[in-house]
Amino acid sequence: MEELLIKTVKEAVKNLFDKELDAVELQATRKEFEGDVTVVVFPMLRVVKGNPMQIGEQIGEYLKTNLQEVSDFNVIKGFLNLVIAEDHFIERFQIMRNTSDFGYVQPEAGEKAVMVEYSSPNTNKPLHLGHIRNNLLGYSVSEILKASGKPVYKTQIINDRGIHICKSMLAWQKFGNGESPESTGLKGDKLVGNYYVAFDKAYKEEIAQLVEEGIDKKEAEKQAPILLEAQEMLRKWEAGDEEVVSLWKTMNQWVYEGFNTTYEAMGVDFDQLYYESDTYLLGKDVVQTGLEKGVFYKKEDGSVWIDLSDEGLDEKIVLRADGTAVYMTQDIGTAIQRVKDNPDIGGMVYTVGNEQDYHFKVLFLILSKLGYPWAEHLYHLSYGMVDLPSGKMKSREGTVVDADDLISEMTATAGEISAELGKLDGFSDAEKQELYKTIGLGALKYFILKVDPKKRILFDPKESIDFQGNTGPFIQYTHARIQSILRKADFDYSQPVANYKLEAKEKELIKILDQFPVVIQQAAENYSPALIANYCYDLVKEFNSFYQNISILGAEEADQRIFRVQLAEQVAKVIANGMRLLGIDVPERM
RNA sequence: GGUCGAGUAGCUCAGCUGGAUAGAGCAUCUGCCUUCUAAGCAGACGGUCACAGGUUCGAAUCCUGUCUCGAUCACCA
Repeated sequence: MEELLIKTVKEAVKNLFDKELDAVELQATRKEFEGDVTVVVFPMLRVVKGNPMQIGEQIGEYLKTNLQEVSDFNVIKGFLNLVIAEDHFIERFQIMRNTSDFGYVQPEAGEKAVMVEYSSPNTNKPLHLGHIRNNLLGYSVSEILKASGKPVYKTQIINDRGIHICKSMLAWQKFGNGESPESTGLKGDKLVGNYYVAFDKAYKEEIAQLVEEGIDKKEAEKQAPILLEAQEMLRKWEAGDEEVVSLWKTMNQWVYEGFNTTYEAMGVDFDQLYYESDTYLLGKDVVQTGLEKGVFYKKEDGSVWIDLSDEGLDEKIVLRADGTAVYMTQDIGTAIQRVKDNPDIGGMVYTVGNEQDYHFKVLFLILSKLGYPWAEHLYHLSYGMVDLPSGKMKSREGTVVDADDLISEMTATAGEISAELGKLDGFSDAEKQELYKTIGLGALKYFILKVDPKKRILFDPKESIDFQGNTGPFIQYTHARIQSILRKADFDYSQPVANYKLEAKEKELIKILDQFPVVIQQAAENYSPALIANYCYDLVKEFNSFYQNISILGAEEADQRIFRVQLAEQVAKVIANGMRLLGIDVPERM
């Protein structure tokens, strides 16, 4: 439709004024004016001299005569508002009704895949609200990319090695008395996290002790015996010390079991897992190749660097003087490994907080300089931190909003509200629990995903997440309402109605529904679930207005009843498919 | 100090590839459940779009500068 209008407007200008337009600006007509599509006349003034009102009138007249789709027009200032014939909307509606998973695009044969990395936690502490944002974003962007027509691999790199896990291990050895998830009934990640905190406590005490003995604070932080012990443990781990490795395996396993419970609760999943313990040595040979190619250079002490000052960045180390890998080395190696494992990969998305913006800028530049074709399609899905009113969340200081706790609180709140409203007659207890979880998670996920990823989120635990207004439950509720109508519609509404006269709100709904495919593509291009969330809200808001003002099952004419049920059904489908892209389920009743 | 990001109603956010009178939700206030689920609908109130210049027929949107907040600039990850 848009293309047709643009083409015909150009044609009009050509015929009327003998001028060529290279672009035509269209926009949806504002609600307060009559019309569906608006042609903005102002930009044409550069080519066509004259009064915008008159030019608008002339083009409008041309369109009305030459296009049956344009049934009328009006000009206000420099805006040419076109009224589109009703048949067009009816036709659009029939098309979407006959398209399964309307808006979703199937990948074409040979379409390059995208690998999306998200979550990638350290294995020394439980997941918190920051991880929730990461997981929801990564999962949702994966689903959006899939729906936009790209094959997607979901992955994460699990940071299972390093000083952090050694700290938990050491504290467990010292203070643990052989505790296990079984013996304590604690989730494995929680148990290990407790020892991370215990380490930090002991560490701080030792520092205080040393300072009291007259040692400089900085020095004390380096010399505290427990820290030296943890470092020694890391060396043993790298040397393959049997006892250390065995403990490492055990404690990591506890954490994985805990994580899996949380992932399941969040409803996220992965296609492939990478473990840092497998990949941390990768990349060294690439550095060697890069040296030969002249991408990197070696300093006197033997360390290897890349000079990015031409790009406005600094020099960056890619290999230590002692030949060991830094984070960057590893990331270079892992990226290459992933493409080796999945040759159909054409690009990657890294879901990592904005504190690592610089790191990824450098990483992508390096991979590009090394000449990998897929390096041109790397994207850092950078998101703002989730902060508390008191400031940053810090695991060591216990100022975190725990992921599991938050999910169960949301579920409980959903339960309280549902009980108050009392609409769940006939639900078993298990069904109720399932529904509470759906609603609670819906509220949480929507709350986080509706915000532009790059903005930081301030989360106040004292102010609970809303269940009214622009929220997940509101959207879920609308879906449930429609399902109720579909259950009650005891007539055949499968066939399209002919010669239907649209109500304004019906037309408006069709217009919004028709945007769904475009919105999916935009969300994919911008890696932004927020666009999907806002779209769903707009759709639902419009539907509720329709629902509240126009009777569906009680309509006078049979055709009206049929058409309106069909419309409601289509709205429900789009709600469900939109929310699915956010990882949010929609209930049949609530 | 350099770089990157953010700043829109009391609060939480849309709008940002320049277009009409800057939109929602929450909160506050008015109405609406004998009619399809009131987690809803209809309405009221609420704005120096951080500030100052500039480009343009037109700027919340683009450019420059300033301010505030956050991040980052380690042989840490």
